[in-house]
Amino acid sequence: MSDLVERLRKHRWRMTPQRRVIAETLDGAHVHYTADEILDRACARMPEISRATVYNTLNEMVALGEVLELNFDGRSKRYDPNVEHDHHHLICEGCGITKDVHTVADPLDWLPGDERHGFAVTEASITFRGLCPECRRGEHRRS
Amino acid sequence: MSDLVERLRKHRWRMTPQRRVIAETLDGAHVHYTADEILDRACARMPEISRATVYNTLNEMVALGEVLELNFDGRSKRYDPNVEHDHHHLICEGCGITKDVHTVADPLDWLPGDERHGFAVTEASITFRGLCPECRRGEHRRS
DNA sequence: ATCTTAGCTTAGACTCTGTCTAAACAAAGA
DNA sequence: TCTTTGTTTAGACAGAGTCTAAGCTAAGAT
Ligand SMILES: [Mn+2]
Ligand SMILES: [Mn+2]
Ligand SMILES: [Zn+2]
Ligand SMILES: [Zn+2]
Repeated sequence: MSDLVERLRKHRWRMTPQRRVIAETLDGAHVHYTADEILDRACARMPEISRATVYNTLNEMVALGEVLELNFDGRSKRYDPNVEHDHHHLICEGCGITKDVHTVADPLDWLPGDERHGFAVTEASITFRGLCPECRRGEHRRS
Repeated sequence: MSDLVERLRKHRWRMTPQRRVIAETLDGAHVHYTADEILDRACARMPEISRATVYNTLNEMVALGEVLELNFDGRSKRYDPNVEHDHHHLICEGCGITKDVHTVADPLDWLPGDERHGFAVTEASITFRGLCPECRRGEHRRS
């Protein structure tokens, strides 16, 4: 059962069949789907669901603070149900798979006062990049 | 005189008037323009320059490794001539102004082995967010 | 149970950013 | 000069996302 569905219940928000299917798609660890991938998965269970509803619903979940909207590549946004534990991301340059990761300390502490340009700095997010085990194996073969 | 123009000379790359205008636009510290902003600025000096040339030229500069392509918001990409000094970014949530910043140490060191999921991790970039001095003043008035 | 009304869903038009194509153009080298 | 290669251009196209207007549901009032 989706943790996100439970969290959404706590808001004054009508849980329609369409919204439930979308919320249930966004379940599990290391989940970072595009709107289009979510539409595909939702369609598998509810073929008549519309693209507009998927976009509307995702934007509402983001507005409620129950889903994160991520911009890694400048193409499509990705949606992440893991808002409970503050985390960063590790992306494979080969295949694009994206893992949730945690750093040893708060990155806000690594920005010294004289690098803050007078800003009130409230948030820091790190994007790590590299090659996943599968793609490393592929690279090795090629050489 | 643009530092980027000098760096581009070192590559086998024809420096046409159009390319020069674009390169000269990308000069200075904390510069992170969108393609459209670059087109506007280029048009001011060369009204007949085309959108396609701006996009072509920016992509070539990125391919040559002399300009960075950044994706902050999932809308338009931004172009950054500061490739010489490894740096991160601090963005104002109010007005969008984006500063180059430097951390006290390499963020790659903050990702422990048991958080690497078997990846060969090669890069880390941090996006800090907050409010710039101007926008802080505005927020204060509102309250 | 029926009515009313606010909210939800839908198809499709539209916008915005960026890429591609094909033709015209410019410049370097033979 | 001629040829060849690389560059610029307008406009068509594509992908991601938003908006609109109409129809549909469902919660609350009677
Ligand atoms: Mn995540
Ligand atoms: Mn920068
Ligand atoms: Zn991979
Ligand atoms: Zn600001």
